Amino acid sequence: MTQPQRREVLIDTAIELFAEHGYHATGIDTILAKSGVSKKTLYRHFRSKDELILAALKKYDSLFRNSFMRQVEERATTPGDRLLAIYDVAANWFEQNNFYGCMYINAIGEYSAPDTAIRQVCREFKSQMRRYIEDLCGELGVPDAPGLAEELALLLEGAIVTAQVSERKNQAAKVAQTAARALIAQASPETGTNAVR
Amino acid sequence: MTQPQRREVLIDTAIELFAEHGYHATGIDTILAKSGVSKKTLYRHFRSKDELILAALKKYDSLFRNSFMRQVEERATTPGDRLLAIYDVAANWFEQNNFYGCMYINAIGEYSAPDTAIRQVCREFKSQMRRYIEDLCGELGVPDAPGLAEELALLLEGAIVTAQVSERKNQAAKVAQTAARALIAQASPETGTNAVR
DNA sequence: CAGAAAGGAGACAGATCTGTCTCTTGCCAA
DNA sequence: TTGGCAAGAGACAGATCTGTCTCCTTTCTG
Repeated sequence: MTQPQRREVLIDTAIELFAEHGYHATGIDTILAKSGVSKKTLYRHFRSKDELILAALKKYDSLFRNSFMRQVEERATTPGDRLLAIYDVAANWFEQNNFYGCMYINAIGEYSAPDTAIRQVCREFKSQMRRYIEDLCGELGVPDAPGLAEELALLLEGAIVTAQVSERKNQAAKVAQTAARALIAQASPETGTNAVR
Repeated sequence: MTQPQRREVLIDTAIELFAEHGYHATGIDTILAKSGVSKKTLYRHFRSKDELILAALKKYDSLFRNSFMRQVEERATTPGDRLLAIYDVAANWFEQNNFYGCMYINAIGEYSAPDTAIRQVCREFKSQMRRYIEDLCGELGVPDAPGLAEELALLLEGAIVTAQVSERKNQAAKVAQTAARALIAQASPETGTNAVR
């Protein structure tokens, strides 16, 4: 079946180009040239450029989260170690040469209309990431798992943006991990406190 | 003197429109229509659109930082309270109806070419903000002022992005403040630790 | 094998965008 | 008052962008 083939090629190419150059700056023709797909085929699969953007964001959502969680779980086994491993995986991500920040943060920056489908997908992604962190916090058994999760998620977002702006990218992840370790220790009932000192 | 007048009007209008709709999505004609300035005048003052973007980012840099620091210093007097007040000022910022995230984060998302003047200005802004936090940490007398400052700056960045994506904007600032309080306490030699428990 | 669908190549329309140029108006100072 | 200059209005060129349409080739399936 060649039908879904081209569709995926288009979406994959769109993900790459949107991530690097942004959404308004990336023209349809650029995507077509890089993917080797004709314009007619694109508009057979997608009604408009916005629909392609949406499809790219949706596919990248599961791609990224699956890869991210898999790496975290490969690096550590206990909930506490996995929470810290998040920032190691992030550091690894930042150092890749095709790292251009978070696709969703960048998308939000270009599409400010409040109730767009694009913004919906971005919110959904951030919500899923926070939920993953929250689940780990729950397994850790801290009293306020949602509260700690939001703090750790904030650190992750901050590290992503800082890595995107700065040139010393992996430092941001290290800083976030140090802060995360302190926050986890302070949120844990008695046990973790000694480990930090 | 009417000469610098139009220039400032152009820059102010550009700041508004770039902040709301982004850089590629905002056309020259839109800026001209909103500002009431003619195209000829624009190109008398700026060689290109990129130069206008640069001027907007540079003006907003001092505008924002001055306003931000002034608000922090109005709200609190001691270094520790001022560090926490940062997140109150941020909460206030997030709740304004013309809040569209950080202009510099959004700019970085649209201009990925590594050594551009635009990216330079964005890095400069972030660096200045971090330095402000670092100075407060230094006044506080913590052992590792730069380290704590980077953590607190990361929390601020994370709060900005989260507020931009989410609909419950002020929550992000509150979460950041809670985490900041914990990090400050843990970084302080003995004294602050009791205050948290 | 034959018909149908998918796809490639690209012309084309209409809109929009940046940047230049011309013509005219109005202001200010010598 | 008059010359010079900033500024407004807008036509214009050239590029680019989205989306449609036509013509032809390939490929898959019954």
